[in-house]
Amino acid sequence: MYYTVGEIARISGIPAHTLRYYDREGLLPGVERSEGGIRRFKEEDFQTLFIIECLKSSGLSIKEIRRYMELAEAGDGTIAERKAIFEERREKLAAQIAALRQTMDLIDYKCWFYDVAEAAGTCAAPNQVPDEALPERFQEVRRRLHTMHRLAADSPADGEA
Amino acid sequence: MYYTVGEIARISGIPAHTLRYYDREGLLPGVERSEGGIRRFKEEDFQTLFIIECLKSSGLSIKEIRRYMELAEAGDGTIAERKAIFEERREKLAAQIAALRQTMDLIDYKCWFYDVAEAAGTCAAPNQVPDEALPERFQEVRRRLHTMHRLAADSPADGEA
DNA sequence: ATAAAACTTTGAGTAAGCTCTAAGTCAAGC
DNA sequence: GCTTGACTTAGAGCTTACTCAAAGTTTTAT
Repeated sequence: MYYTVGEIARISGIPAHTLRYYDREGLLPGVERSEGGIRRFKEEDFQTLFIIECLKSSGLSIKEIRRYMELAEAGDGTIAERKAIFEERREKLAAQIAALRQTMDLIDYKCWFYDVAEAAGTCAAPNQVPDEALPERFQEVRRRLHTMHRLAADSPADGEA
Repeated sequence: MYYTVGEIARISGIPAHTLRYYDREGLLPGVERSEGGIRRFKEEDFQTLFIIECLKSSGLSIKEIRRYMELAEAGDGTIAERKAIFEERREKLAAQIAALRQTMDLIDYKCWFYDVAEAAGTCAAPNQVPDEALPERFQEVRRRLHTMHRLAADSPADGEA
């Protein structure tokens, strides 16, 4: 059972243009052609696309994904190198998730900030809430909001934007 | 106490070129100028930059961040709209983190996959491990690896890449 | 007063990852 | 056999977020 590029596009949700681009860039090494030159995708290409999406969202570039595909094509002699790629991805991704969690803390704080501001009709209100009245998570955010200029100089005090 | 663009760059780690670019794009509304035209940054600009970084990593574009800064400049009348921005960011970011966690599951599976493959000298080895012998998390990944072509057609069976 | 360092601007260039156009070919249905 | 829709290619174009260059101005230090 073979699929054309359009069928794969419909099923996977990846635009046909993009699939051809991936093919051109060497991300889909196993794709055959009909006599007339039409691409013939196979079942396993769905898994390949799945892996591509995964590597992409873990931060690998198209060029680096091609490298991985070349290694996979080359067979069992490249297992160690492929393993290393995923282990590096694991670390990078863990760091990325941790960073996004910190971003989330600030976003949560700002949601709280505007909740209080909205209720009071002014952004001065949340700033007047003392640190002790905040959950630890938000205290930490306030500290981070002041960290950068602590690095710069020891200014006395100021409000919060 | 004022800072020049170079000082801010040194302290914040954001290149001076980029700071000027942000200014040009309207991301730093409060920055004054000396008589000679030199930018004079203030303490509070560190917090602004911190918010910019946060919004950026939550997926907001430069243009959308400018919109937020304009609202902040406009004062207390825009609290509801600013709140809405952060609430949307919260949802988007939660979705993004959840997606990265799924990516992480696949990466973990692949690390395990290549561990087993490396020990056996062949990629056939991990594929022979039955689902029941895997932790639930990896069973789930294997299911996902097969989902896309289930959508496509009900093919009988095949190996795993 | 003057040299050097750091600042200013406009506008062009870069990189990644698509995304589209044009001109043409293939294949399935009637 | 012909129409129609989907496929092919090369190559140009797009978007985002910088990043840099060139030419000139301001500030700081001596």
